[in-house]
Amino acid sequence: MSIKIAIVDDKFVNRNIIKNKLLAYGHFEIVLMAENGSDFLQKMKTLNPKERPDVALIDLEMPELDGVDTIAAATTLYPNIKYVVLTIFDDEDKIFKAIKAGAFGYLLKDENAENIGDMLWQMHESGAGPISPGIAHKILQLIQNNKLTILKKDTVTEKILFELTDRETEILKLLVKGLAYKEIGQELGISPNTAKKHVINVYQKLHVNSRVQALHLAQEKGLL
Amino acid sequence: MSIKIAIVDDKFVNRNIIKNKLLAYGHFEIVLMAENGSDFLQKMKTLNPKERPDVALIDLEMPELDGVDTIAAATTLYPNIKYVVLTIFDDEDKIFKAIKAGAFGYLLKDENAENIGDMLWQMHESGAGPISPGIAHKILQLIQNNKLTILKKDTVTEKILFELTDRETEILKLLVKGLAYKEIGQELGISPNTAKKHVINVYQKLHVNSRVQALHLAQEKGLL
DNA sequence: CTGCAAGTAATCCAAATGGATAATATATTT
DNA sequence: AAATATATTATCCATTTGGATTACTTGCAG
Repeated sequence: MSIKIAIVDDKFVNRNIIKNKLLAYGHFEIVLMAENGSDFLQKMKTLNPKERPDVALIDLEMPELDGVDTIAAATTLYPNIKYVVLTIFDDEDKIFKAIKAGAFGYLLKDENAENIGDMLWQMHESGAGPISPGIAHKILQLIQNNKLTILKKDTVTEKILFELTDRETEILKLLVKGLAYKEIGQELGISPNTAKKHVINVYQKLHVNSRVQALHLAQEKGLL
Repeated sequence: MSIKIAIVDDKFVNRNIIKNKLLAYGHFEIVLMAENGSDFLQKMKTLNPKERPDVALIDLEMPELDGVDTIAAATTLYPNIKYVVLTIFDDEDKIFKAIKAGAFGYLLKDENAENIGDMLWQMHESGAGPISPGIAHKILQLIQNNKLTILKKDTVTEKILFELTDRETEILKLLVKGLAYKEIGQELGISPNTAKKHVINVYQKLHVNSRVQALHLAQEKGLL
């Protein structure tokens, strides 16, 4: 099974270079090419779930919708795709923003051909996001220089305040992800009517009456 | 010119495995072996500056003086040496502490022989600290989960992801609180129609199409 | 065996939502 | 003066949501 790749870069030459590198490497299949974030999101809409890429290689500086915003939006719309930055920029600010936006990896374009293929393949094998050595090094420096600091997170008190059933908790999780009745039904293999019934039961137990309120509560009380 | 290496590990077998791996790789010369931090510092004193290692590979869990403390002490005594953690531990806490202590790289022992040699050699060539992919990945996760945060006082903190106008940001805040068009209108003293218009504009800028998705994005990327 | 809780499913209906489009006012910029 | 960005209001319309109610099945506790 080959890995389905999307390439998002505003320069035609870049798109082609990357494409050829990956095709030459084998194991990869290019399923989508876009010249900016808007174009990418647009084209994604036209794909049915089976055709969607596994990995999206995204440049940072692009017109219309830049890489960071693209990743931020795309991670909520298509959370299963691995978004990997592929760019020439290696300044702290861009690195940090891209990661916060949800980048799974960060590769520099000056990596040689095999390296990029290797790292993407490695990602697929190990599940670890690919990061160019120079980038990893910069992040270490940030930590050492106290520009990055760790926040102590207190214990996760698993309190079951509201007595949601297993099924209802499951429903709540999907609800929080933004799914409609229809989609929840599909996801769980039940009728959308049933999904709706569950949702409304959840509302009653949480004493809310809308999705956003439910999400708010779930977030605050950490019951997800 | 070969790279002079020190190996600090409490297990005899480990020391030998590493030694043999590196010798087989070539380019490396083992100038010091120690079984814990105290032992390492002790032996370092006996070396004159020309004989000192370029790189010290240090295990973390050791008796007498553990890896973190060893690195912390050694970086002040011999700041020119690159201290690279070589261990089996990959938990956040150890990683973070080691880096803060001054580790220049962090490698996992389960890397295969060539990889460790490669990465050390690469470090020598590029000047970037060697980091195992899995470790880099963990650090990225930490940043993404807001467990690591950037501290900057000098730079203008523009967390203005997506170019929302002031009004739109205001609207988004209310949206996130679960208010309906009507309520948003009341809150801001505008028509519910206007509120709705703003909401839809926000959706378009965020590339989402529902409240929950917008909330999801706002929450994750911290644009509120 | 019986009853109750949980899960499933459907229907009716009012209200809210999202999308598209158009129009006006008010600043600010060029 | 003209162009641009922002904020405001409105209407049409299809879809979705929330709410109430009824009903069937299954598994488990009394």
